[in-house]
Amino acid sequence: MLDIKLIREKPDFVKAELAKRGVDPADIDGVLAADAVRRKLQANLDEMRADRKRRSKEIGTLPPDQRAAAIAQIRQEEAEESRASRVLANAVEAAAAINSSNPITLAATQLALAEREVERRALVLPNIPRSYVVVGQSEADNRVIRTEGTPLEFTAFQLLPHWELGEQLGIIDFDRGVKLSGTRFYVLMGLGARLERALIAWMLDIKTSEQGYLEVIPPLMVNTETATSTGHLPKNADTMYHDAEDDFWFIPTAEVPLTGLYRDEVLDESKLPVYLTAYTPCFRREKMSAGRDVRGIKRGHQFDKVEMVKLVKPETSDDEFNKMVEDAAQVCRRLKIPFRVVELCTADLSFASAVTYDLEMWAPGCGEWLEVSSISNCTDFQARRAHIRFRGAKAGKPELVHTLNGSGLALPRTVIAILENYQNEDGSVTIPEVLRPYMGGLERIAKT
RNA sequence: GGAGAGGUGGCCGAGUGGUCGAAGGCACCAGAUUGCUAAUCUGGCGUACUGGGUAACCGGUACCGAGGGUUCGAAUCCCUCCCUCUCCGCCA
Repeated sequence: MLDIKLIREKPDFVKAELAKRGVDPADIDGVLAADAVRRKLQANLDEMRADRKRRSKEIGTLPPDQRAAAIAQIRQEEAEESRASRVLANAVEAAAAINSSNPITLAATQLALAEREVERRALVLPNIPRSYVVVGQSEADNRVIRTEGTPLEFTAFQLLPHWELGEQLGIIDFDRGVKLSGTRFYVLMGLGARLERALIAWMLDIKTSEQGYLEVIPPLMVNTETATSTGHLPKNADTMYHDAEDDFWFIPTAEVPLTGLYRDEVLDESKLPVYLTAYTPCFRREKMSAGRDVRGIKRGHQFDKVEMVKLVKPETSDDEFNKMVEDAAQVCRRLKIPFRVVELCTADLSFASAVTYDLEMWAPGCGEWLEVSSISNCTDFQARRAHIRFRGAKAGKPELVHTLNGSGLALPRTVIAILENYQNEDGSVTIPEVLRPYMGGLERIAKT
């Protein structure tokens, strides 16, 4: 969420910044108008309460035998005010929402409705991009920053896509995945499953032993507050699986529980930065992408991912962001698979992000660059929703942290890249050296 | 799922209808002092919204798990819900 004070004080700035991401300036005006109403109701209510407080205090100081008369007089006054304040506050909605004729209760309900309206409008505004992010109209305007390794294109033999390799090797079973669950589900079998497990263990070892992340196994289902704090709700509700009975949301990424871990907390400055990593399955409805990437394991309703999350001090978030990009790149590099770093333009940023770099591995079999990681600096956008703050050593007000997240990496696409880059003419696949210790020393996956 | 206990400030913990934003302690900050890697003393120290001021700051309101109710007045009484703990049941 954006700072409502920023919207109020610099509406033109906010409009210009969000216009870069395609937000209608009228949406900002809508927030402003709702906020103005809210403030007016707040002032009115404060006055009513101050009045009541003053009178009640007076009664408290009165000798008992004089109280009855004072109370009677207040009742009289309130009976008259009740009618007046109803008209004044135009509390039609409030009166309908609750069953009360108490003017203060009505005014408070009216204020609560106004607050909800401000929130409803503010919660759907995306983050303001970092000033240096390229303004673009679509993903076509994303910029490739650099490429590492040489993409394999021509070989002596016909390069196969992973869905053919996987099926031939008996390590990916598409038909049975569909039988078990439906379209966009598949089953990893034998060395396919083993390869995925090896990747998870290897990546987590790098994160925890070399890059300083704390390993976490979080819940895979979270409540509405948690999903709202990362920005996934309310706007992207239709892309998540939801259990209506108990109101659980299946996480679309471990970013949600990891970022939410310290929700509603004030951290000691000395604890920052916090580095977290987790391997989790991720669940996505993929409604938006129906018809896209239907072949293979590139885009399923469930996939595994190793995620990185950082909570940092604001002044360090740009550096921490660069470090996180490097942390993810390191994994690609060690697998010896060609990859490129792409800076997303304003049109392609995710809702909560102020700047995002994608890492894409080359997949020679299907002939495309696969997004295996997306690293974002969400600045204080999520922290404000989640109320994650820190207190400095020199006693000051708690300040919002900056949150960052990135994949380290997404597993199925990494598997695709391995299968397609390491395939041999006989249909076997060589196992990347770094993974062999995690696969019992095995060097090749071959047909059995 | 059943029974009981409980949820108070960054943390611990008093407070059962009025002057309580809330004792006390810890932590933290500032100052004082001490022949010494710390103790002691003094003072300060919640958050949100909001009005005023360039500002340090001053004022108003709210917040004692959440939401309702009773009352002139609620941390305190009543109702509903959530969560934690203990015991029982069930179970990987």
